[in-house]
Amino acid sequence: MTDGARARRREQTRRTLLRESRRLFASRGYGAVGLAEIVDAAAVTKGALYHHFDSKTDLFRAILEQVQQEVAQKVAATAQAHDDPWEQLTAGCRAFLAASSDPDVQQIMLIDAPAVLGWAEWRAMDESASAHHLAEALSTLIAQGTIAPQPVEPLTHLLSGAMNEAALWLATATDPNALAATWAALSQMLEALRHR
Amino acid sequence: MTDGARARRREQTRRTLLRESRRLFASRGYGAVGLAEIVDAAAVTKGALYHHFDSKTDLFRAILEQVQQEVAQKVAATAQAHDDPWEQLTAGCRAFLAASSDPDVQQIMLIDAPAVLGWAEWRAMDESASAHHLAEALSTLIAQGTIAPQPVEPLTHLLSGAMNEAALWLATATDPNALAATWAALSQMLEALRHR
DNA sequence: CTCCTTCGCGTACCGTTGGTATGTGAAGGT
DNA sequence: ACCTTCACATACCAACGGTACGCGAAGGAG
Repeated sequence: MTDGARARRREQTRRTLLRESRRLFASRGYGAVGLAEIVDAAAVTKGALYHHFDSKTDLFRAILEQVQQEVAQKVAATAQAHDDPWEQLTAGCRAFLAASSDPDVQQIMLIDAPAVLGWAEWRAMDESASAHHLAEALSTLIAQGTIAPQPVEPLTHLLSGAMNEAALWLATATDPNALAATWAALSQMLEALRHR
Repeated sequence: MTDGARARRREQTRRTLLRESRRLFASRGYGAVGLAEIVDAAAVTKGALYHHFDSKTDLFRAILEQVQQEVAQKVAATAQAHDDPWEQLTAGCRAFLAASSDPDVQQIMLIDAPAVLGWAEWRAMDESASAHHLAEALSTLIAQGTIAPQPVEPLTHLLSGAMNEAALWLATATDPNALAATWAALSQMLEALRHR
C-alpha cells in the first residue's frame, strides 16, 4: 500500500523538495528565495512543487512543522531524562536554548515564520509543538507547590519570548561565555518563581 | 530655507506616503501590500514614491524608525517621571508593554521588521531606539548595588524578548485581566534581580 | 521680466515572481 | 490488452518591485 515505485518516487521528490527549500530558506530567508531556485536545486520543475504543496507559503509551513518537531523532540528527550519536575523545566529550557542556537532554526522558526504565516498561526503551531510542554511543566510545578499559584499563560509567554530573543542574540554574540551568562540570568529568573 | 512652496509640497507628499503605507502595512502586513495600493491611497504615483524612498524596504525602514521613536518616547517620558532608578525600570517596562499593545506597533515593529530587514538590522535599530535605555537602566541599578553584578546584555535580551512576546500575546488574549497577570509575572521576575 | 536650472513627480515600460492550465508518459489495476 | 490514475513537465499569465525618461512648476541669476 505505502509501497510501489510511484509511492517511493513521490516520497523522495517531496523529501528532496523539503530538504533543498529548507536549506535555501534557512540560509537566505523566505523572501529572498524564489521558487525557480528551489525547483532547480531539487532538480524538478514547478509542476512537481505545486503537485506536493498548495503554495510557497504552504511549503514553508511544512518546513516549519518539521523544524518545530525537531526542536520539540530534543527538548522533550532532555526533559524526560530527569525525574524531578523542576529539573525537567530547567533542563528543558537549557535544551531549548541549545536547539535554538542553530542558525537554520532561527531564520525559519523565529524570524520568518511569524511574518510569513502571521503571528496567530505561528503561535498556534508553536503552542502545539513546544509551548504546550512548557505550560504543562509550569502547571505541574504549581500543582505540587514548587511555584506560587498564578496564571500559567503569561508566564509561558514571558519565558518563551525571553528564550527566543536570547537564542537569536547568542547567534551573533562574540563573547564565548555569552551562553553561560545567558543561562545564569535565565536561571536566576526561574529561581524567582520558586515558592519562598 | 526649509520653507518654500516646493519644500512644503515635498514634505506633505512624504508624510502622506508614510501615513498611508504605515496604515496599510499595519493592517495587512508588509508582504500583502503592494506599492500600487500604497500610491493609490496616497493619491500619487510610483514615481513620487521612488523619489522619496529607494525601495519598498527603505519605505518600511522609515516607517519602523517612526514607530520605534514613538514607543521609545512614551517609555522615556514615563521613566523620567520617576527619580528612583528601580522605579524608572519598572515604570519603563510597564510603559513598554502598554505601548506595544497597539496592533500597528506589533505588526510593524515585532512581526514584520525582523523578517523584512533581517534580524541584525532590526536588532541594531531596536538597540538605538529603546534597548539601549533598558541596558542603561540595568547598568545603573547594578552600579548602585540594587541588582547583583552580572553582564547586562543577556539580561537586556531576556527582558526585551519576554516583553515583546508578552505584548503580542496580550493583543489576542480575551481575559480582561491578562495585562495585570502578565505584569505580575514580569514584576516577579524583575524582583528576582534585586540583591538578596 | 527673461532665461536657465533644479526639483518634484507622472508616464511608460521591463524583468522577475508566484501561480495556473494543460499536456504526457509511466505505473497499476482489471 | 486496455483504461485509468498519478507524478510530473511545459507553457503561459497576471501582478509585482523597480527603472528610464519626460514634463511642468518653482526658484535663483542677469
